[in-house]
Amino acid sequence: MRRKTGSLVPLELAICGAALALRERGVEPFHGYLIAKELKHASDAKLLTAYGTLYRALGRLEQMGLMTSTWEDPQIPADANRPRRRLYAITQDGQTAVINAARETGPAPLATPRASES
Amino acid sequence: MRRKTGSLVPLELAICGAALALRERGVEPFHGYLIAKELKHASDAKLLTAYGTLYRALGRLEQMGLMTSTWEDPQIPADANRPRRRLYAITQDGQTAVINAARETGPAPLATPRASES
DNA sequence: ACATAATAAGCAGATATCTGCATATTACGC
DNA sequence: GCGTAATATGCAGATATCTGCTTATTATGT
Repeated sequence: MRRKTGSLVPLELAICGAALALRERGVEPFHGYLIAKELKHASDAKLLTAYGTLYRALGRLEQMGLMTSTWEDPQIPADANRPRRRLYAITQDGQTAVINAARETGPAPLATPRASES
Repeated sequence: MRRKTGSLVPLELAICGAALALRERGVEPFHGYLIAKELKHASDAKLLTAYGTLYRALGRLEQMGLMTSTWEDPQIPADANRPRRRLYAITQDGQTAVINAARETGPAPLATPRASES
């Protein structure tokens, strides 16, 4: 849907938000499926209807340098008896992007800005 | 559906048949999903509507000693970028069971009996 | 203001395996 | 011959990720 250059679409923003939320709960790195569950619990539920959309968004975020991903050691899913996961982590640029987006979209009243020397 | 002790239900029989067919084409060992595709191509299509049923049948066959299974090396699915497979092979007992079942169910006109010293 | 070009989102299905719960089917004893 | 107990089957969904194709939405140029 033709993004405004340099900006993030709502889903991408929601993913980054969920990533940050998960990290605060000590969950890092995280995998796509987990993000999906996170988005369902959050009010962002409407943002995710199909998994394909989510994974493509994750791919974009990685390509933009806002996320990094690595595949977990194949032995782990083998032992845990489940499909392998691709593990994502938000980068510094990713965090900055979320903050910038929040500032432009609208003021987040309860936010605790860390870089507020403007 | 309460099996006649010592006999095989149609699906189990079809699985063993498919296993034998695959082996003749040099495909051994094979995995459950492949058996499913094989059954779809064969006229046994009606025997398989749900995957759960297939995997449970494979589990029974293994428990009966008619099949053996091993998980493939986790590195392989990781490289091939797909879920890991459980690899099955039909045992000697399995082959015998198919032959016996064929004899009891009805004569297979085109069969080439290997142990025909009766 | 409006058409167009770009692209995100949705839908569907592939790849593999497994589980719980409800239903259908059958063998066997009486 | 018939009821019951045993169990195979079906249905639905979990676990993870990905791709092709269509549709919707938006930013931008005119």
